[in-house]
Amino acid sequence: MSGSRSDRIAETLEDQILRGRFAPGTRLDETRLADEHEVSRTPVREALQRLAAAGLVEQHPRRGVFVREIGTIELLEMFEVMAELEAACGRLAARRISDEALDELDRVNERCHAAMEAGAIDGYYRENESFHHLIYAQSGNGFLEREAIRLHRRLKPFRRTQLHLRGRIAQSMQEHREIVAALREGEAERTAALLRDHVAIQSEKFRHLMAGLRETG
Amino acid sequence: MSGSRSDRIAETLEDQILRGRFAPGTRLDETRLADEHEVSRTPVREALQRLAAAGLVEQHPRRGVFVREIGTIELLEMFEVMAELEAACGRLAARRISDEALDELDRVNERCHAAMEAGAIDGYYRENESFHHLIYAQSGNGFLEREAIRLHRRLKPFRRTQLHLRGRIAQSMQEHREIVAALREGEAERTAALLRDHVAIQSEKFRHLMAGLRETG
DNA sequence: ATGTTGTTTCTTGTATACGAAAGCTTGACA
DNA sequence: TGTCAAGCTTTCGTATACAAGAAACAACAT
Repeated sequence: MSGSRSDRIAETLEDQILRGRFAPGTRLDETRLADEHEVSRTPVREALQRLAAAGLVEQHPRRGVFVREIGTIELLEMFEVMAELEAACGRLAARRISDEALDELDRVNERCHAAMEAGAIDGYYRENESFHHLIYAQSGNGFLEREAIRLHRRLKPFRRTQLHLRGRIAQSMQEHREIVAALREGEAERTAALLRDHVAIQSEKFRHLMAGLRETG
Repeated sequence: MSGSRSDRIAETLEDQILRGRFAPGTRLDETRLADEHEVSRTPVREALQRLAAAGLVEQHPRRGVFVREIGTIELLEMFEVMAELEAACGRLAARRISDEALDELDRVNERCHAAMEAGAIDGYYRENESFHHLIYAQSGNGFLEREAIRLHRRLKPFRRTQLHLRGRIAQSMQEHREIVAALREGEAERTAALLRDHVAIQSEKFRHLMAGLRETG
């Protein structure tokens, strides 16, 4: 999976797209990318096809591949699905989670809190991600875990933009604690509801952010 | 999307794999497939990469691509996720569904019932699929709808094997009616729970089926 | 007899070459 | 001056050629 050139190119391109090096709507020229990476068109094509399968780019036959324009509506839809996936993970995890994992969640939350107080944004994001990934894993369903990770990763760049909103981080931390409490009690439905709201709020905040941007910009 | 040769080859291969023309674990030889389809290796490779992205085959670097072995455990995991996705669709649909769609669901259920009484297995499957697809669409979330359809399609061949169990079809029909009733009442949580159980039962039946096969076979 | 190593062959991964289709430019005509 | 058409360029899709890595097999040594 990681040996061939085309894999590395796919990784690089995905990273660059998610980081915004290529604006949405940009055409990705095979030849240019081939020159840039100092390979032939073949591995570039294969990389692009993977990105197309992952939904990051669109292929128009005989026209070229374009960086996918992710509209506000679809983004909100994706957040909604993320909320449901997290809820599902929580529901299952409430029944299956181990004591060790609960302690680990506590530890992650402590590190998360410390990072927040230290103003270490990157550290906060990392611990926050660990928290959610741990819950995915504790669902005991590997397939669900992979799907959740996939969507989480896809939404990553958009999540960053809205977490800067004042007060949100502290509130998010509190929600984390409540989620762990519900998991510890083994309350499946409450865990699910808490997680769904926890993610749905991000979507709500994002909607406001976009509305604000549309007015000013 | 549908113009090039590689797309048609990917479709054909996917169909053949799902229908069992290639046993799980079989290596798919690029050259052989190229000869078979009377094209060069290039479009075959591109088709195979799509199948890999869809999770139907596995690519081992420098080794070749192999038809993915779907173990019992992963299959159960997938059914569990399907149950959660359907539940999510139901929850959202309960709030957003239109009267026309409710009537359409009734009509589909009637056709489904008729097919059952007539012993038209294929017709039953078709209408059953329509029923679920309609609910996906009525979630009002296009992204969720596409994800649900994707997984539904993936599970299709395995669903067939277990619905033959005696009495299951009649019970399934009754569940459909209850689901429509819950949707009509706008009861989100009940709709979600009903749909989750409706799908989870299939998974349970499947588990029994596999257990039986393991003993006899 | 068995394990190891070298060789051979097969298959993948990448490069390059070629044909076809879509868009752009240029020129002519109304 | 505007519009349409023909050819020209560019880029995609496919074919073929070549290189490199892995597996199988055989031969040799222990």
